[in-house]
Amino acid sequence: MERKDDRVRVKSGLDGGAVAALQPAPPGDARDLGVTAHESVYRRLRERILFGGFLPGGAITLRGLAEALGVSPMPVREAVRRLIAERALAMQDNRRVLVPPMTRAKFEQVLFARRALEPELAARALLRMSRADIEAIAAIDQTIDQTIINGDVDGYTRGNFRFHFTIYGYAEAETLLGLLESIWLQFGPFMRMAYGRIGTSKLEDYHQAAIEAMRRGDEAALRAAIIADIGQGMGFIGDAVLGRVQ
Amino acid sequence: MERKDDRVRVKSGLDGGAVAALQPAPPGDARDLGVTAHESVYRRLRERILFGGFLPGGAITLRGLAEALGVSPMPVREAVRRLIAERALAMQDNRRVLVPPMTRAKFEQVLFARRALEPELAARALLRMSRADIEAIAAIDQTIDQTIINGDVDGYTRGNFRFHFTIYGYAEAETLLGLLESIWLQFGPFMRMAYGRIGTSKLEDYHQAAIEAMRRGDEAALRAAIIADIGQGMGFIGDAVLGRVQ
DNA sequence: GCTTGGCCATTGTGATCACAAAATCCGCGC
DNA sequence: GCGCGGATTTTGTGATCACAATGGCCAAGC
Repeated sequence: MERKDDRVRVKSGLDGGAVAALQPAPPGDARDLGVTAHESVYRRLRERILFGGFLPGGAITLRGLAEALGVSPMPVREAVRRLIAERALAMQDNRRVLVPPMTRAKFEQVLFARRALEPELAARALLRMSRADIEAIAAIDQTIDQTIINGDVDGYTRGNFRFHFTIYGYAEAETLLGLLESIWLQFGPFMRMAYGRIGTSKLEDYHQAAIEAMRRGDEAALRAAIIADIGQGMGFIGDAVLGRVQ
Repeated sequence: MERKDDRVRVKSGLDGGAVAALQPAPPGDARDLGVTAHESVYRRLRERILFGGFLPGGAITLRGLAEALGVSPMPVREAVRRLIAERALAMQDNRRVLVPPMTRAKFEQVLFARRALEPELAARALLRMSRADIEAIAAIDQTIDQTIINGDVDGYTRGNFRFHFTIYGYAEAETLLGLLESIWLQFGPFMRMAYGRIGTSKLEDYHQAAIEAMRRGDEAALRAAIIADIGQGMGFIGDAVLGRVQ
C-alpha cells in the first residue's frame, strides 16, 4: 500500500512544487460536469503527460492511478487504453504501461510531422481568424513573455501549447488537428523535461513574428514563422534530451 | 455463482446488417495466439473497417458486437474505445458508437495528410529495401492486377492496402506510420464503398510506375508515382462518395 | 389517422470479483 | 556476504452485476 503511493508521488515530482499533484478531482470541478469518469481521468492524465512530467520510462499501474485519482480501476483502464492508442503511453510485452522513451528516430519523425502539419494548420486558421481573434493570440503571447520573466517553466509550457493550439483551432480541420495532438502527446514529456532542465532564461520564440504575419494576413510569413518556431523549440528539446539518449 | 439474471436476449440479435458477417474467431486462429481478447477483437474490427464494410453511419452496440464475436462486452469496450481514439469510430453525444460519416472537409484533410506522409514514407523505405524486397512488392502488384481482372473488389482493396503498407513498413518510421494508419482507417469504409460501387473495371493505378522507380532507386520518381497514385485513387473515392470533389 | 404520453427493453458506464501471469520478496544453501 | 529458487504479492485481463439514461414501442386521446 505504502509503496504504491510512493511510486506515484515520485513520478509526479519532476521538479518539486511547481506541478500540481495527481489527485482526485474536487467535487463540482468544472471538468467533471456532465462528463464520464473515464473522460475525466483521460483529461487529467493527458494534461499530466503534456505539462506535468510523468517521467519517461516510469512505470504506471492501473490500480495505483485509480487509487490516486479516487476512482475504480475501470475508468482508468479506458483512459489509459485511449492514451496508448494515441501513442502518449505505451504497453510493453510485459503488459506494463509506461511513458515511452524518446529516441533519435522518433524525435526526427515528430519534427517532420510538426513541419508538415503546423504551417498548414496555421495557414488555414489565418483564413478564418478575425482581427479580434488575432489580438487574443497576441494576449496569450504576452502572458508567455511574463512566464519567461518569472522563470515559470510550467506556465511557459502551458502557454506555448495554448498559443499553438488556439491558432490551429481556428483552422476547422479536426482530422489534421487530431494527428497533431497525438504528436504533441508524444514529445510532451520531453518538452517539459527540456525546459525544466534549461530554465526559461534562454527561451526565445518566433511567436511575435507569427503574430505580425497574421496581422498582415501574410500566409507565407506565417508559415515561415511557425517553421522557425518549431525548429527553435525542437532544437532546444533535442539538445537537452537526446544528448544523453540511450 | 448462479446467474439469476436470465433475461431474454434472443431477440437482441445483431444490430442491423453492419455486423452481420462478424463471427467468433475459429479456435486456434493464428490471430489469437498469445493475444488478449480485446486485441483479437480490435484486429477483427479494424479489418472490418478497412476492408469489410461497416456501413458509414451504421450504429454499433457493445453487447451486439460481443455476442457476434462470442466474447463478453468487456474486451469489446476496450477495442471500440481504441478505435475511437484512432478516429476509426466515433461516439456521438448520445454515447452511441458509429462509423463516422465522410464529409468534404474531412476528405480533403485526409488527402492532404496522405500527400504529406506517404511520399516521405516511400522515400525512406527506398533507402532500406533490398532488391528482393522490391520484387516482393512487384509480386503483390501482380496479385492486384489479377483481382482487377477477376472483378474481385475485396481482393483489390486488400491488395492495395498491402501494397502501400508493405512499402511503408520498410521505412522504419513507426511514428509516421501510426499517423497514416489512423488516416487510412478514416477513409477505409469509403474506399470500399467506392470500389464496390464502381467495380474494378475502370481501376488503374500508378503501382507499376512506383515499382520501376524503386528498381531504379529513383526517389523523386517514386514520390511522384505515390502522389499520382493517391490522387487517382482518392479522386475515384471522392467522385463515388462525395460527388465532385475539387 | 395522427399525435402524444408513458412504459419498458436496451444501452453505455462503473464497480467488484476471479484468475493467470509477472514481478517481488524472502530465506535457504553455498 | 551472495546468488538463487520457491512463495507471496501485485498486476492486467475478463466476466458479471447494478444503475441511470436514452430510445423505441404501443396504446390512449384528439
